[in-house]
Amino acid sequence: MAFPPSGRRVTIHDVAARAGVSQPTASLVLSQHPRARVAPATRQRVLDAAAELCYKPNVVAKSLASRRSFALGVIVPDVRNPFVADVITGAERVAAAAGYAVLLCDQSARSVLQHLDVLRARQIDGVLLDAVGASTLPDEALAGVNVVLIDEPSERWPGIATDAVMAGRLAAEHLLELGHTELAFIGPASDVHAFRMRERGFVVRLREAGIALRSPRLRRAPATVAGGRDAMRLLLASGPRPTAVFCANDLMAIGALKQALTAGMSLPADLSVVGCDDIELARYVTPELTTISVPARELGARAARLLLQLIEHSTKRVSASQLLPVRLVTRGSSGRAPAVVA
Amino acid sequence: MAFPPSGRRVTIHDVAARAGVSQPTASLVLSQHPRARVAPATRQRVLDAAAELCYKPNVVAKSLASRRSFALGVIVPDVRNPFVADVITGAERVAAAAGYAVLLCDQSARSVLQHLDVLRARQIDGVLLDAVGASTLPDEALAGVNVVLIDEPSERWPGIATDAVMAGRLAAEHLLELGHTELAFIGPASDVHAFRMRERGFVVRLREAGIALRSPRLRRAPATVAGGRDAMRLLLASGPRPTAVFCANDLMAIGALKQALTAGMSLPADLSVVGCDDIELARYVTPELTTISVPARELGARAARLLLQLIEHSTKRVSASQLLPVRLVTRGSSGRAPAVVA
DNA sequence: GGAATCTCAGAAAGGGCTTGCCAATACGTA
DNA sequence: TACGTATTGGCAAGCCCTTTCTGAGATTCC
Repeated sequence: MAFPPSGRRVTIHDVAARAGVSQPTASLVLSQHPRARVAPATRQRVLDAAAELCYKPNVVAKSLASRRSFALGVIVPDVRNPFVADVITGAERVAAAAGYAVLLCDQSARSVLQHLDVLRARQIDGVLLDAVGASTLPDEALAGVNVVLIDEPSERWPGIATDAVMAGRLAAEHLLELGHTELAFIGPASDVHAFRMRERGFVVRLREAGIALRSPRLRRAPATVAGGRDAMRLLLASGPRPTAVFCANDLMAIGALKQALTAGMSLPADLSVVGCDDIELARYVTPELTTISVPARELGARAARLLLQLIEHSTKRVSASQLLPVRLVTRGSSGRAPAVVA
Repeated sequence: MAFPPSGRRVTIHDVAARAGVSQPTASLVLSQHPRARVAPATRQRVLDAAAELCYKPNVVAKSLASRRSFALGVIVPDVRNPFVADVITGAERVAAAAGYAVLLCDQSARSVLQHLDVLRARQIDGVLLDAVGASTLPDEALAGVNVVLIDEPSERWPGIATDAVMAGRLAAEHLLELGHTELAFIGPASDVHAFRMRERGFVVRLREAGIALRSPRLRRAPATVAGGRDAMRLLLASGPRPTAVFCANDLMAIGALKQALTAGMSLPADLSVVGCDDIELARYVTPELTTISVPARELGARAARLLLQLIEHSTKRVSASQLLPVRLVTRGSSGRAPAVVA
């Protein structure tokens, strides 16, 4: 006969009273591991009482007493980035399934350091750092916190990353196979590891093919659509035009693509554009964007799982950081190099 | 001389000891309103001690004692929806500025009811419900919680919404002005108020112009790109084709637009498509999407502000739910009706 | 049958903070 | 000088749990 909370909230005291046991015993039954030293009959009485009273433990009190918050912090550069939103979704599902809440920490609301302070004050059980430049943080910023880095390998902390170098290589190989020799790269000048590695993979693979990528064809811009647009404008304005461009992420690629169209180019006849991430939007631009697909949700989910392991088994050094595979998705924005190079 | 936490965490006890006052007095200074009954000199000593020890209050303990969590829950249908991400961003910034943390609750991780249970167990101070069908929730689900509904007006709870009816009207007027008479609507069959009102505004405005919108031209589909695509396919397959379509949100509109192009139509010559929301993506499809711009971030920010008011001033009935204005953004996907109607 | 061993549940001590109430001191006034 | 009133700050209780320790009773063993 479950009845609604009448007046005061139901506490574990009420449950204990109704079950005729002491409060600590009720606590033992209700929260401790099943192997708790409580007689089966007693246990059942407590469970029944809890059910009848609709007992819901007060997580705050539980946190204070156990020094755990059953919450994870997720620090991200920007929720509005579709890739990031995917990562969050993956992480939140895993967290929720394990009974953890997710505290969203957007860099646009507070700095990473501030967020870490706030999270620490809340006795957070663990923190996921998604491409927020963890390598630039002072050591003590993360001291005493369970941390898993996303897409940002480090020897200091465990992490889950995608094979960013391979992403760059795949893009390079794809464009080389299409016969391109006049290539360019657009990427941010950021500390974000994944971006740097994508660039490296691309540049190295081209070098292996005997193509050197240098300054005017290696453009820096913010990792946004606007950034990609501006970079492409400059790229088209300066010197001989490339026939193919690889962008560090899809947002930039979309900006670049739109700018090329605006400039009157025809894609992919005059120019091939390849992005990276495979956000949903990539399929909805015209021409559809060829890109390197990165398992964003899986990334978030795995990171959360790893973090939970760290927390619950207090595993010191978890298996070396994992690397998730990426793959090329060919769509309309890339095609054979123009027959004649100007 | 601020020094790093040595061993044990610094508690308010340590601060009190160093300042030579009792612990409750330190608490009074550190957390109470400035008008606290403490002599200025004492106050200063406590503040100095706190600074020297780098005292950071334990939010969990504070929550337990004060029965407040200094956290807001934000329940959303899907973070990956760019409109939703914008709302969250707006809300999080306001929350962070006021010292509140944000618990992200995605419907894909748990049901709304489950999320509410979890939040309640965490003594959440308030909850933002963004278009998750609050009207269908049982009354007791939200009992005893501070709630602000986003884009979902209700007499039961305060809320912030956009002028959805006006959004529909604007779309209708725009298309009527362009000379269209063969119109269609694509929207979800959901409980979400904003979608229903957009539809109503559109339908009513057309009726005022003497145009009745009926079944084959009033299509239901999920509020996603895929939904819009499928609905458009059916729309084009059944009976005489419309010359203009209004979709309940941009994602659907983009799906519809892509499908029309796939079907060999030319936009906007053969067909005008109008969306609603003005997500960033709307500018990156080809042709660029004409849409009704909705101030998503502002929506989130205002909702958060209203919620904080409810919490901090325990205002019972806040000023009647606010309605934010919307506006038409004309882009390439809409144009004059074809001269000859088949 | 008595001592050694288990099993189970209760008592007590927190976890770090807030807050209502009261005592002390200071001050003003008659 | 005696008394009333502010002004301050301390005391203790409490928020709701967890967890260690302890002891009573049941069980086993020689």
